[in-house]
Amino acid sequence: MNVKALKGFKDILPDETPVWRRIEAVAREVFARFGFEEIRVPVVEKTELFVRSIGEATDIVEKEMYTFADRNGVSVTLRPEGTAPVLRAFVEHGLHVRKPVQRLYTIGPMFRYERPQKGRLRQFHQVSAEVLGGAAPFLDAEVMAAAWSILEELGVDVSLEINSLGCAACRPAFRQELVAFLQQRLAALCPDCQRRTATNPLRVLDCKNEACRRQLAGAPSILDALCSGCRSHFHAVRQGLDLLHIPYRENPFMVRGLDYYCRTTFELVTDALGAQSAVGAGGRYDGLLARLGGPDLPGIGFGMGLERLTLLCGGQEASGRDCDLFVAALGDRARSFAFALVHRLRRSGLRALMDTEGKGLKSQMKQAARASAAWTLIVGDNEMEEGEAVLRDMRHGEQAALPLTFDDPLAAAAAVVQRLGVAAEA
RNA sequence: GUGAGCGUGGCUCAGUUGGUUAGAGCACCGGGUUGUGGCCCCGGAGGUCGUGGGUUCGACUCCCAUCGCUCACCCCA
Repeated sequence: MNVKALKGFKDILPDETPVWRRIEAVAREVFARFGFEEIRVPVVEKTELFVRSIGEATDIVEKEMYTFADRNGVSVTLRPEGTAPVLRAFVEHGLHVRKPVQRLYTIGPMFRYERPQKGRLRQFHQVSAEVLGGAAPFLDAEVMAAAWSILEELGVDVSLEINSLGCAACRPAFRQELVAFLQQRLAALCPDCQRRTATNPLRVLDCKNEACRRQLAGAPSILDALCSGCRSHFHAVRQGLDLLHIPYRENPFMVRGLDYYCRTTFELVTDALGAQSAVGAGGRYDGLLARLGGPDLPGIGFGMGLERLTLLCGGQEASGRDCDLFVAALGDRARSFAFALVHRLRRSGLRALMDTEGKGLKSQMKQAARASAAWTLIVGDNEMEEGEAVLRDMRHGEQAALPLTFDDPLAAAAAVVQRLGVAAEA
């Protein structure tokens, strides 16, 4: 039996974890500067939470959820996105009483049962940000600015596309208008778009098929159909982005896969991810909190895909020094001393390593080099008799004697630390 | 769910019209330096050729099935 990871599930190996840590650190730092607080929520929830929030007719709910019955027969689901669990926690703990506007973020795994491909896995990771209680259009711009800052500080090049999906007052009318338009040329559309006309008419606007695109000339635009409230909101969002000097492109064809979005939606896109284009996406979801049984507060948020970010970051991360000092010991007495010394060095803050397998000096030197140790301390019988060890500078290949008290590892560690401190000054 | 491509040591790949002990580079271990790394030289270990069946005197090579991986469609982060 050769057990392997499940399809679409990936191990993140030691070579790759540094990029992940950098991405997460930048995200946390930016969130902190934008006034976001971290929240951590479970990865499993009752299925109905996602059905109610994401929408019954969405692809995610219809065919992509990891849903199963627990031992009591309760239908549970591995979270396919982060917003629903965070809002559930927000409602459950009455967080709205803390302050009028809450800014929350969370980082963790999400699960969607899809065929894996480049930039798409069954378990993937997102940073997910939510702002609850604020309705102002500048807030939309500010949330986009937070996402934008994370990407900017990571040095990845993306572009921001924005759209407005209207609200309960104006979207249904537009949808009808569009469907009517599409049905008049249904025969000329590709099979996919014929199906989309019924399931997701907005998606037809996004079709890459040439014939479809030609048919779509003169199709109604959502931006022309917005009610006055949505129109002025969208105008102010753009104004906000302009004030922050964040470049964006209006994309009236942009469609989101979750039902709960209204008004502002946005995507951070790139062409460096194969067939995938979005690194991050989000939008406003006024009304969702109330639908989940909470107070009727507006909300806006976004998610960013971490493995997609790692692809954009190129994976190459400056590999730092793994080890300050390697202690090479020869002989039983020296090894015992080294064992205690290394422990003391670690307690005083150094990254210290030694060989545990009783290898020869040459092998130990190789280990030191492989760990990219700055220094190697060589301790053998000769040294212990002389009362001084050999301290080798691995970068310059120079070495010198270092007097040590071999019967007192604590004092010896102090002497080593002092010597390295002095050497670092020079 | 649909389609295409690919499965040979840990990794990247060779492998002639089917022919005898399946190779290389990198990585790993050891030696050259009886106690000194990164370079060089020498040696070593490591492979049920994804799996199962079939054709054949003989299969890594041909056929079928199956599993897995990758990319794309769909959709999405």
